[in-house]
Amino acid sequence: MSEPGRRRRHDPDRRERIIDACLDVIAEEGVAGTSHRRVAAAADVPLGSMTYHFSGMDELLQEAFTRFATAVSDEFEQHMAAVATREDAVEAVVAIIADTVFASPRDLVLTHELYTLAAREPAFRALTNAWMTRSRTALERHFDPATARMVDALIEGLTIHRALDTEPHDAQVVAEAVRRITAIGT
Amino acid sequence: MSEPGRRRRHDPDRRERIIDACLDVIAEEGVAGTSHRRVAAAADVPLGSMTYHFSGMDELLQEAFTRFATAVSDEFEQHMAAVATREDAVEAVVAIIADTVFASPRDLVLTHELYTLAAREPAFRALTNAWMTRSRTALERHFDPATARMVDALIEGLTIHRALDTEPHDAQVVAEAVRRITAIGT
DNA sequence: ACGAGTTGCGTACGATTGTACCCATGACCC
DNA sequence: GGGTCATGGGTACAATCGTACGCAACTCGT
Repeated sequence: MSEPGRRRRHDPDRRERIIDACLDVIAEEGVAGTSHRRVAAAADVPLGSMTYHFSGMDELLQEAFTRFATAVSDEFEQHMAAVATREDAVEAVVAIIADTVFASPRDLVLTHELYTLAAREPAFRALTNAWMTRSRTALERHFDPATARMVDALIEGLTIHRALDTEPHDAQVVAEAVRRITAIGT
Repeated sequence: MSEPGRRRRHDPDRRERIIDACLDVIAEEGVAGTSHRRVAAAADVPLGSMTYHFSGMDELLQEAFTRFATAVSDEFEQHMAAVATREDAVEAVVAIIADTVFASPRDLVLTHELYTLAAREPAFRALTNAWMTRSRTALERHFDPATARMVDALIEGLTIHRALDTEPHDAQVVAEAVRRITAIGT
């Protein structure tokens, strides 16, 4: 019985695949358009698997966004950990903004969807708070807390604008802004 | 026939009331939880009025967010129009961030909802682009285009953080950041 | 004052949703 | 190698959705 796509008992990665598929569906259709059926179809699992692996839609979304936030946060920390001087830190921030962390439209959309959820539901707010705290802590290895906060805000704002604007940002301008806000002269 | 809540023929503001109620529902339940029935209940109009006044859900959302974006944009321009010097402009920006434009949780939530929609659907993206262009133009009366862009991004980021953070921002820190990014010495 | 026509609403329908339930299936132990 | 039990999926159901349609009610010209 090895017909492809049939009879797939004892599939230990199924839960993971569902979570991945869920993020894909959210990115394409939005949280509003995300249903058990659509996720099941995307993950190529039967509908029954949804209620078996997850207690409900909330748990699924929670796990999906936890994975997303952790992945983005990891990448952020990794970028910031490699730098030694404050000048390098500025460059790292510019690089993060430019093309590394928030590159794909997929991630941009997912970020927006998560924020919207977080603005209303406390459970998701805790998630974003943890994410933001990690970012800020990484920045505070190189800048004072107040400055770190502002740099974080600038990153956030540029990310938002990138999702909505048509044209990308000018790297030179961004670099200059980061330098100014961190009070590091050109 | 003057029973309260009954027989309300020839109500010319009905359309407006529906739009207002729609924004309320979005703020409370999110775009995902916004339905014809819920909006009708909030506006205290019969369900049939929905399909009569609007061709569909899309038109309703479009009009609601247009109203919202215009209102916020108006307030923004009004704040920036009153200033003469660059120093005043910095103060105006700080004031906008601090407590004027994005004060209520309602507006913060609505902003997120709109952005999420805009990230996926072109019609709503046009709306946010127009909004952002107006803000940027207002800023460009006092700053060069590149700086205006960065100031706008900072406002955006701080707004986002405010929606997600528990504690408000320190006005002093914000003021300092705006001064730095606009290259106006303390 | 009355009839015609526009404005507005009650209701019903087909589609889609989340979730619960029950049985089939495959793994593991003896 | 066969019996048992946990694992997992097919299906059915109640709720809710957007939308269409037909009729009631009110206005206005004559």
